[in-house]
Amino acid sequence: MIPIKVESAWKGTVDCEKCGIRDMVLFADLNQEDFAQIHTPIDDLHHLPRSVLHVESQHAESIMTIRSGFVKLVRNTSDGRQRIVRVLRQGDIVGLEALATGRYGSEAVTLTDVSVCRIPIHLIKKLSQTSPRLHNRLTTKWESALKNADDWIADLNFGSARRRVAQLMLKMRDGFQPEMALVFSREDMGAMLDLKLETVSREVSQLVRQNLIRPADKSGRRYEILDAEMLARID
Amino acid sequence: MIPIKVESAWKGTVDCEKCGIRDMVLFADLNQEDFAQIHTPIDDLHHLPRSVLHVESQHAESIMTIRSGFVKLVRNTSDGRQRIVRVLRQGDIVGLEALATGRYGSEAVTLTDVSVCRIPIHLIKKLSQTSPRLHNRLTTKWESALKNADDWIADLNFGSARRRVAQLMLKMRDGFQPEMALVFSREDMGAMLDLKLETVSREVSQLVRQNLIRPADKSGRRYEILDAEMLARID
DNA sequence: CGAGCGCTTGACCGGCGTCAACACCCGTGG
DNA sequence: CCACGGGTGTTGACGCCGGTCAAGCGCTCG
Repeated sequence: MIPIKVESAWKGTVDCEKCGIRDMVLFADLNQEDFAQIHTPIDDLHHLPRSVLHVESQHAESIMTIRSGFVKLVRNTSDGRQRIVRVLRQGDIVGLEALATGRYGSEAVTLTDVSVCRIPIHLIKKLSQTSPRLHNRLTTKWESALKNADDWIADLNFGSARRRVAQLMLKMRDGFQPEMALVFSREDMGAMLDLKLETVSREVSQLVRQNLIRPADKSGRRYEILDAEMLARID
Repeated sequence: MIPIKVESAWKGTVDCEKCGIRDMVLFADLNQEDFAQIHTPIDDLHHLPRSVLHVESQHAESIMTIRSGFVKLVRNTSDGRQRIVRVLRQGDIVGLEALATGRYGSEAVTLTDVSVCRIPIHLIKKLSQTSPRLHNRLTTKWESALKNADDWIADLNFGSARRRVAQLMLKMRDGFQPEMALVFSREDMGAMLDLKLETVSREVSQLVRQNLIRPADKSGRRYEILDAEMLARID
């Protein structure tokens, strides 16, 4: 059985032509002719934080477009530690690699409340043969996934602990409110930056003391960016 | 002018149907009908080490398939340091992201003697509309690039210096002679692993002293893998 | 044979990991 | 309503790994 349903709530079948984030999803440019070929229902699913969307090497029947929330991609090392290789957000595709291999390349776990559209792989493959519009959209999704991965190496996993934390704050800024940043547990941040949670905590505290960021809640998850310029300059 | 010609030697126009590495290239599955559409010549180019194949943000007219050799993808940080985000090898595509954006996403520099086939982007785009065979090949290229990037984070940029160097030795094993590994200058290795060149040198020396690897030349570039099991286990 | 470059090695130091104590938030149950 | 407990974040003390600075070595090529 597909375990992704375990902790998820089915919210019904979506109408892609009226999608709220249609400009960033796979079906953005489809025309009436393309939509006419879709006979399979597209499910709208909601997940709580810490839900496992898929595990590594699992056989894949579907991919998901993220409507809202954040998803971490995790590799488990042989000695039991966790490494977060990337974080996906609104508009990103969970399980993109399964279009090529039929299997998921890593474990995907929700970091927040997450809402996704689940799309069967056979539908993607069928449509992409006949619709150059979907084909082009897929290419931009591959490109942005690859850019995301490269950014992850160049920005978040390079240099001093302070630099890494500062870069993470900048990367996790909200698309609509660029002065607000949403981060995660100190342990998850450590798995993203290859730092221990105590080091992450210290560096966050120091950024606060230097008035570069300001906590926006009591749980240490939301921060206001006070000086993006200085954050970007940190060596 | 396109700077890629500066340090390269043109070796003639290639016959793709007789390509020596055809099983791993983009045109692998093309049939007679597809080949009949190729009217543009495919150039076979050779480059010396340290040749710049393209620079970041440069407008792209073509992509290249690597026939032999290694190419590093580099991002230059604002304070002048270099970060190697990935290394490409035989069968990989240089400039894949330009298919989506029209521009190169990073700087590409040869690490060794490199031989490439240069393919115009307009040809790829034209063929991929009509040939599902090329379309599928492109998908596997995107997937392997993304997997390469994820591996880079999970294996080479995680944990102690010794672990990183050991993982690099394993990753740089020759496809045909898995007991031989080709590495690069200590400075380049440092830019790949986020370590200083002295630290890389120290850890390589220690692996040699522990009889896990053995130098196969006097320049410190080729090593024999003596115990892959132990190398993989290093914490 | 000397110059230059890259690699190695040593001494020292600082940043980050380790271990531990404590603070804070929140849910649970008395 | 408060007491309690667990989970998460913060902070301090200390030690070690890796960075810094410097000297010396070996190879290559004039």
